[in-house]
Amino acid sequence: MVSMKDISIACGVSVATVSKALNDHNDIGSETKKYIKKVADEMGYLPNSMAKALKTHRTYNIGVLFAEEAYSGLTHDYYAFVLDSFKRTVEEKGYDITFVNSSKARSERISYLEHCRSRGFDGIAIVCADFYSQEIMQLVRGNIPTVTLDHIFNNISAIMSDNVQGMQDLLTYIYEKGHRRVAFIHGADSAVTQSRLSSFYRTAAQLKLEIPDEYTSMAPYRNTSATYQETMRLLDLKERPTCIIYPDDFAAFGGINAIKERGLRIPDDISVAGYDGIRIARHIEPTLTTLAQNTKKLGQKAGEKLISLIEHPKTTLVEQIFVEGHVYEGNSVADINV
Amino acid sequence: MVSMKDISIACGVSVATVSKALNDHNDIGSETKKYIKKVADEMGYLPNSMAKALKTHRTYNIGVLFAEEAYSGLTHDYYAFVLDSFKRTVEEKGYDITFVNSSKARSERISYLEHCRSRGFDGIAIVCADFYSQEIMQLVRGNIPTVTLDHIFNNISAIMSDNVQGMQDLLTYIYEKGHRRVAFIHGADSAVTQSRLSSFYRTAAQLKLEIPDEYTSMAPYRNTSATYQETMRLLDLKERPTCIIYPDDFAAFGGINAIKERGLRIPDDISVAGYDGIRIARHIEPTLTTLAQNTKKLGQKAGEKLISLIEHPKTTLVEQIFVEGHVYEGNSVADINV
DNA sequence: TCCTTTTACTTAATCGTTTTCGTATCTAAT
DNA sequence: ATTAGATACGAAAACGATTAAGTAAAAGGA
Repeated sequence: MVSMKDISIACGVSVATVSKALNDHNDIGSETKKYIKKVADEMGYLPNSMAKALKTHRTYNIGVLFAEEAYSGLTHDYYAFVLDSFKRTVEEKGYDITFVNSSKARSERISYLEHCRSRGFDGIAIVCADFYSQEIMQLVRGNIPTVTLDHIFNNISAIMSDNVQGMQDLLTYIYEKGHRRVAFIHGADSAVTQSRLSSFYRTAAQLKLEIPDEYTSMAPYRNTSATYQETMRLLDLKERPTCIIYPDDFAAFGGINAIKERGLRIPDDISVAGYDGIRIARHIEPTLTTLAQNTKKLGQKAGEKLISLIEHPKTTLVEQIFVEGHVYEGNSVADINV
Repeated sequence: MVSMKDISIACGVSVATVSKALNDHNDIGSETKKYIKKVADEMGYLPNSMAKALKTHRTYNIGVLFAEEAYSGLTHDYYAFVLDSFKRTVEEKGYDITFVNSSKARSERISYLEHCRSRGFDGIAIVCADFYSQEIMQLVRGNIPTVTLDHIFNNISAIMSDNVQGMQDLLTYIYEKGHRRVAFIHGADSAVTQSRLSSFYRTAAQLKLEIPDEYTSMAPYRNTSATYQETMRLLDLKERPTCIIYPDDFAAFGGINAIKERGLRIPDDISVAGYDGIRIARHIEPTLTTLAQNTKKLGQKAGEKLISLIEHPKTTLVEQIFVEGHVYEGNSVADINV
């Protein structure tokens, strides 16, 4: 690896001059600067990012936290798309991304925060994690510029998929298709679930929809057997719903299986809707009507916000940014208007 | 951030002594060592990884390359699972992973290799990329320990999903279910496609299966409309196949839609099989019979091999490691034995 | 007892940058 | 002619670690 020293020798100047020339400082003669740049180029010079970071306390590296728990983050369409968009956004601005973890085999296990400090990340994006764990609490209090996805901490910027608006849009869409008996199998308790559930009830009230108690129940996210069970239960009701909203698209398929097993057709006999907008759902018959979250915008906003926090800490305000999705109209919700 | 210097002052020893104590060198008194470690702990010392890397030329950071092209890598089940497993494996051994890219906004665009050199990655995993591009060629010639996934370069270790064995197993399974007219809609030309296709023909020959020319055709990976078209074509043949193998699970749904549209039932009227083993395919009726690639093992082997190349460059041999998958038995392939 | 080892540290150089002061030369102003 | 102000560059310290080489004290051997 050729260093600034090598260039300084080749050019017959000091390494200070080389550094200034390559970084476009203004106390350098334009001739010298041009010459040094040319030589650096010819010699194949590349800045040593560690040395640079050591001096400047800026790594141009962003830590991304994906929970370690059983196959969750990376392999989840929603998070993967958000990460993909986030990655593009920050890389465009010269930042790299590294996964935050707490392994560090060489000594004892270290915490997330310790890992981030040790690596000197300029900022952190907490995309998918157990937001209620001690370690995450410690991390967000660590005074490193941070954004979180879909979770609000005090004094930390958050990028939120607008679940309130989303559920309202979805339910309203279903209502406008003529449905008056709508069930909602919601996910396990979490901030996200709370938003969707309360929005479901509020919107229903506004629409003067009556929601019997039996019409809402819980099935963990992405769990098809739970939605299968719950769907069977709903189908057995005297007053069966005309449309069922599922916790998420993946889980919806558990319900769809139950419905088909009963010999019912979608959407002719009963309608279903999902939440997320995973790709595959648009390619399977019936194509799933769902609230497609705007993962691209979520990732992009998160990246932009984080970089702004890093580069202009004084003037960037901490805020929650809500990103709206849109109803993706598949053919799983029938129009039953007379 | 507390540094070794701070500790050395607090302990009244030199920073060299601190360094040795914390790194368990043996020319340190056991009392002193214990004391220094205790103080370091109390002061919340964390090693500065940049400084360490600068001196030791080891970053404990691995570069992972995912192609930048339109929504491919991260959001693809197969690669996401492999990456997830890879990540777990290397993090367990104290390595972090950072995505390789070629953006670097602050000067001109730099190549992948330049990025890796600049960041000082200890090793590189090329998971998903255009293996025939100049930039990748340059990267693998860059003399950084490297493993590639599903592609063989001269003198570079490769972790390969065993497509030959996989297709043989899949076709044999289908054969044993009684099928004698099997069509294969294969993916676009690539090393992977070649392996599967030639294995398909070879296995067919061994099984004395006749494969009419019209039974094989191309549809790009993950493209449901292409498989829809091709499936329609196959269904229109005088001698229609009894089973169709698709390029991948995702694309299979295009074919399944075509079949359902024709009013045919799976597997009663016609059987289908996929390739990959994406999760969702196990949760949709009919559950898809497919060759499930062993993504966990692929990622793990890749991680282990790479670390071995990094830590024991002399004694680690460059090799291709083939990882076998297994036939996941859904209910999309009928048993038509009499 | 004297010399050699061993033990336990310290000194100082180094990794590759950045950046603060200098300082020498040149220009312009008085 | 003298001085003030730019301009262009260099010297050296610093970032936070590692490590080779040196040294003083303690231990061991004859």
